[in-house]
Amino acid sequence: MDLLAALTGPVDAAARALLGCRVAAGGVVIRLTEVEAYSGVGLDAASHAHRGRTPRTEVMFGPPGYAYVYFTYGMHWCLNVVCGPEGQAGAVLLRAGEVVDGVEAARERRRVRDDRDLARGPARLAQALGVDGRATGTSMVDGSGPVSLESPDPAPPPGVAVRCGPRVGVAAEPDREWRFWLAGEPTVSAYRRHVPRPRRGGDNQSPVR
DNA sequence: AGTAGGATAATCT
DNA sequence: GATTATCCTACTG
Repeated sequence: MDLLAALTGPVDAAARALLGCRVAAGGVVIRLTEVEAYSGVGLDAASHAHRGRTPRTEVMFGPPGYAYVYFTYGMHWCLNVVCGPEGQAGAVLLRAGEVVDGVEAARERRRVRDDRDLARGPARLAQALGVDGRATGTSMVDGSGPVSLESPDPAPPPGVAVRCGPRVGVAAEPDREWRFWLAGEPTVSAYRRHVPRPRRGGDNQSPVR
């Protein structure tokens, strides 16, 4: 089946279809082992597009197959593939994968002891690929942009176990099991529950008196 | 092995 | 002004 066709379907199905695919950018090729689905207005409170169109989320309302790269925690970029039919927001976060080509380039961008940590986590993956916000709005499926996405050459053998569970570090909708990964892959990142940060600095949360 | 805290800036309320 | 779809280092057992 066509990859773009799969991306046009429901985001959770699209997410599953993306496992095993190759993402290429900056001379590095990564085989995806872990992804998360985020869906549209109203349905999924964890989606950036949940509250509707904003300058940032505009891309998610466009056609599938385009890159949505957001900046978070003051220092990290995370790469998403826009999914679902045009007009209906949705995206799949590329969380982790195995570097299958361009290991040297990936090592150059990320200083790690173990190669398995090169793209184990969404910000690490984006960094290994050298992807940042400039890729937002470019196509990942027609070869015109800096990032490209392809199905594995021979289709993935059936019987490869796909696991699912709650999304990592997400505050909203902790029970939605929209994180998908390939069982037994060492490059899958560790699960962490969302931890609200204690208020820093001023303690005047509620003024005494 | 597991947890705790800090870094640091865009985005939205 | 609060919040954040993270990562790294340092500390504890």
